[in-house]
Amino acid sequence: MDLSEEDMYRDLFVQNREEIQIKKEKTAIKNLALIFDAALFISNEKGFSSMSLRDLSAKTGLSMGAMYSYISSKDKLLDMMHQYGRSMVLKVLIESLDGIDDPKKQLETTIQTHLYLSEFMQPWFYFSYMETKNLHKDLHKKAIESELFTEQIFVDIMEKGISKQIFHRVDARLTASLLKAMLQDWYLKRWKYKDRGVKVEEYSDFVIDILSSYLYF
Amino acid sequence: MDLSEEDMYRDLFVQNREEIQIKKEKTAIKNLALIFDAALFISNEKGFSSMSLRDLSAKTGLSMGAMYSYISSKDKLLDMMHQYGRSMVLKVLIESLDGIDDPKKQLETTIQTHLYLSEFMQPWFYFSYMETKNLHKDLHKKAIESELFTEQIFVDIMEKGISKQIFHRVDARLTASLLKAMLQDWYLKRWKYKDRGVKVEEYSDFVIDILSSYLYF
DNA sequence: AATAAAAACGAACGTTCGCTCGATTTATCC
DNA sequence: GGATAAATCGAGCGAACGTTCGTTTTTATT
Repeated sequence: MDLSEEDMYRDLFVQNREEIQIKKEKTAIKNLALIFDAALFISNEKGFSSMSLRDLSAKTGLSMGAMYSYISSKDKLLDMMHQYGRSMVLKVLIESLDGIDDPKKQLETTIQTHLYLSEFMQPWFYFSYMETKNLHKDLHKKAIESELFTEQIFVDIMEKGISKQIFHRVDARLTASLLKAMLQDWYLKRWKYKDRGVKVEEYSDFVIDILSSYLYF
Repeated sequence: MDLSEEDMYRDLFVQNREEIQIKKEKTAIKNLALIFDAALFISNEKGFSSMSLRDLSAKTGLSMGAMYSYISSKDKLLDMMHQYGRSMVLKVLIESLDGIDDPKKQLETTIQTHLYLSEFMQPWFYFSYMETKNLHKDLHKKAIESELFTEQIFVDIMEKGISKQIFHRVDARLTASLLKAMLQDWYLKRWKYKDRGVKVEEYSDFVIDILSSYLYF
């Protein structure tokens, strides 16, 4: 998986060039990363709306004015932060299925990919879950579509498995919903699993265990 | 189940009498309910910290000054809102187990109770989940303890079932964690299930189905 | 070393925030 | 129905907010 952070911030920079007043790519990428990491950290501690731009300025070491060369407003920063992770998540999830035909294998791979991805990008996943309701109409809709799309990937896999008589005849949509809830718990309650020393591999196996006992013949 | 809202607000009033400047119980209960309902509604739309007391004043129809006769500060309101639901949830969950001995029956009853409770008090459950991190140290700790206590109820039931050789030898703690994640999805993604016309009974049966296929012999 | 471009700076602006308090209205009691 | 208590009111306070902009510092080019 190509999860280079630098590539992600380069995309972000190119995509929002009009609103970013910084000219040099190298400078932009360095400080966008600085700002986004700090914003994710503070947002996950006290919520995005409680984070003041002075908090952010202190955490990044940039002045207020400097920050405003990278973001055009606090609202727009929220948008960009959401946008930043979403496209990558979908890309990676779909790519992970490439070349796999067996529904069992597909299901297990997607579960693993989702968990590893949310491990790698945990601050973003947590942020995305908690702050979606604060987005404006269009982006709020996009975020929900994205959530449903992930669910749909699971639905498709399950329905294929059912029609191939590899899985029991279950309600694929409800099953996918609950599966998604289990995957979400991994990044929403990360502190709990960390405290208990549960590793992502163990969690992944466990989710697959529960699901397969319900789904497989 | 005795879920009288009036009783709950009466308890709240008595418990916080020192900080509430209102003398007459009847008046206090009426307006506490008004304030809390409005605060839950606005908080669930835009987050507690984005809710201004002028928003709250507009929604309740009370003036700023009047509101401050019922709450001593915005922070304290947050505390009270959390406190308000927590004790009831624990009480109801424990009471629901009274007189039941069979682990299967206990498990299914607790699942159902939890789901019906989160149906009845959905705004509070959603609020509680989303705003816990904004609590101050002591109450944040209390909230987490409360969350773990609910999980522990499930762990206890499962371990009893395992030792009685009614359930498979599973990791009770992890299983309880995932079960909790499934129960939480019901109130966190309420819009999704509403859109799809999924009723609480159906959801409850489904969760029990999945769990029993994993747990029962 | 001089010049121009780019980036960073931070005080200041208007607005909104949580909160207070003296004035006013409503309810209660003899 | 007059007096006392209880509840409500809303303008006003200082602090903090997001945002701007004239200035200074750093970097790149000649």
